[in-house]
Amino acid sequence: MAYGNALTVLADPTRRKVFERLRNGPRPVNMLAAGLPVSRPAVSQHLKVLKDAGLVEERSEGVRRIYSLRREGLVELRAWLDSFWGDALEAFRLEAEKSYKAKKRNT
Amino acid sequence: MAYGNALTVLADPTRRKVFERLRNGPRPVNMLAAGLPVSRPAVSQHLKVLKDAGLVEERSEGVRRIYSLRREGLVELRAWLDSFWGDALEAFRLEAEKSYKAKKRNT
DNA sequence: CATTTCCGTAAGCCATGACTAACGGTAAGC
DNA sequence: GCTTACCGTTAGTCATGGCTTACGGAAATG
Repeated sequence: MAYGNALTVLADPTRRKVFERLRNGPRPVNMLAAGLPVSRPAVSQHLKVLKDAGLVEERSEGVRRIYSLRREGLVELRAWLDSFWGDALEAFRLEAEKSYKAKKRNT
Repeated sequence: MAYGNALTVLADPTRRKVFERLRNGPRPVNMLAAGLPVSRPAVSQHLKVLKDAGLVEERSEGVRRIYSLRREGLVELRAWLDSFWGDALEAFRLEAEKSYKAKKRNT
């Protein structure tokens, strides 16, 4: 039940904010902590939790640790969410498909 | 940021279990509480939280309260999840669309 | 080496929230 | 009306976990 892990981990607002910041691409810790209302060690702790949950990965680059998004950590959560729609899910996907084509057309 | 609410609310394992049980259809409280390792009032409290978050709705039927799933409470969470895929999301939707048609064909 | 930067970890504090036990309220059956 | 079934609410306890401060390690710079 890895979806449970993802849910638990992403429940915290601060941690979620850190996670969302990684949408813009890989970032070192101090850059992730900048502007947040908590200290840098707090961000480090959040990153550890995110990493243990498989939502984030880390690589060293000289003196700094670069964290990056790991979308695979979200697929189980997505599948779990899907399980709450019945056949209506297919309709939803069709709708998404239509809006995608519409957007494509406007480009 | 209602997706945050849904995440927070669904983070608790017990509450999640209650929520998942509603997938099988509307249920009175004592039926939802049966088999769970917590007391019935605990389930009542969880249901209140779920209701406040818009994830569940309630109707009275004689002496019992019937709770049922409310999927609209999940759409924002789903949209948020989608935001973590970039263009890859569109590919995912296309794939879902294809598999849907494939299933349709098999029917 | 000494220093500085960047970061993870440990210890301790404190708020949040999940839980139980006890109570009260409402509908149905007799 | 009395009892029973079903449920929400309250009060109070206790564990979880997020935060800060302080510290120590590793790489770059001189």
